[in-house]
Amino acid sequence: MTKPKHQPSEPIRTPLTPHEGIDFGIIELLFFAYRDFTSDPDQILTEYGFGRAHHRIVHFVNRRPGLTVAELLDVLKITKQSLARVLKQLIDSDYIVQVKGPRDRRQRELYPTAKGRELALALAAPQSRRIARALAETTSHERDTVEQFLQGMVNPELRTQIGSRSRLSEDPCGDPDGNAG
Amino acid sequence: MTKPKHQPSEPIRTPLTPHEGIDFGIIELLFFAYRDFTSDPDQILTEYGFGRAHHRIVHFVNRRPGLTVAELLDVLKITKQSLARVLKQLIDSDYIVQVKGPRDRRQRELYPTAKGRELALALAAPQSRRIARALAETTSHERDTVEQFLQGMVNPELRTQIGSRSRLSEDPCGDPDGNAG
DNA sequence: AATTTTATGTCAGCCTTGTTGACATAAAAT
DNA sequence: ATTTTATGTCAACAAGGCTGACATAAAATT
Repeated sequence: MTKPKHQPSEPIRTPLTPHEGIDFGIIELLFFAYRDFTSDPDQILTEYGFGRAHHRIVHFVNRRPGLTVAELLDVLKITKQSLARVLKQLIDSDYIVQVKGPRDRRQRELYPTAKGRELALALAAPQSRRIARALAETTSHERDTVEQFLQGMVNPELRTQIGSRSRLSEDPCGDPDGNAG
Repeated sequence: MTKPKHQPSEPIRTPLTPHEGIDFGIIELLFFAYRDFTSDPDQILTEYGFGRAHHRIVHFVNRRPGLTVAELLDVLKITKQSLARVLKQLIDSDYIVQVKGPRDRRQRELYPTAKGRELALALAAPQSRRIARALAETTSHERDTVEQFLQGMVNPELRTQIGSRSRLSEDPCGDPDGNAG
């Protein structure tokens, strides 16, 4: 039963608490929050025979229609071979279409189909509900605090990937209050 | 080149913005924040030949020394077979030790060794730095806002898993009954 | 005391999603 | 005409999930 192959070490019995100047509270909260945040769409995805990888692609293609394969790779930080396997399934099953780049015809611009847009919305809905619940009874300043915290967690050189809030969050089309939920 | 097997669908060219009442901004921020948040320890872990699964185990065993295998499974939400593979490596390489439960000798209480504690601290350090940076110039009320948001993201019935802040953040010695979980 | 349930371990095999390396093609750039 | 770039694709591999089946020791129940 897993006998130590070495000299047995003493078990440490004191819990690791923040007195080392380390922020275990938020580290742990991020783990739990993300675990449950992703569990909602994961359940839906299995009904479609898809996984979390499909979700990410569908999400970003819907958020930035026309983005190229290279741009998508850069956002997801995976290899093209990893992407290809999953993207192909989404294209074959008509959730995403490719269009040759108008300026550079080597590029493949990625767009959602109506089906793909529906899926993106269906996956986002429970996540958005969860967020709304977590932000219930929260002032708009407090909401800003949360957004700024999350932005601050992103590598500075990659913050350009976040739709800089002028382009993707404050959005061209509507909802002058920006009150989602 | 991925010819659609169906009738070709029209590409949708409008970006998915929050006017559907869905909070894409924070959904996306959570993805980016978590992606970069986990990248710090991931890099360290490869030096040890470990992965993210090892990290989670080492983290929670250090935070709740003496937790049982069943409790750990419940926190991680994985199967015992998944856990076993990774836990065995940590035990064999002397980062974690098992102790027979004093009350119930079927149970295996998990404790970190000195080596295991060091590893937990090494992995938490860059994450804590990242959090500190994201919270720089933040009032303590704003910090509370962030914590409450993250807690609100967790499934209500699982919030007991969060060290309720009284047990794990403030008071290392409480709960004489050991009624964790 | 005998039986059943529980906590844990373990073997075997499968799936998803990541990786690397190699090579093909068409279009752009030089 | 040649090289570089954007993309696709094949093959093999690894990590870390999963299920199902079975073993054991200890606790709980009858």
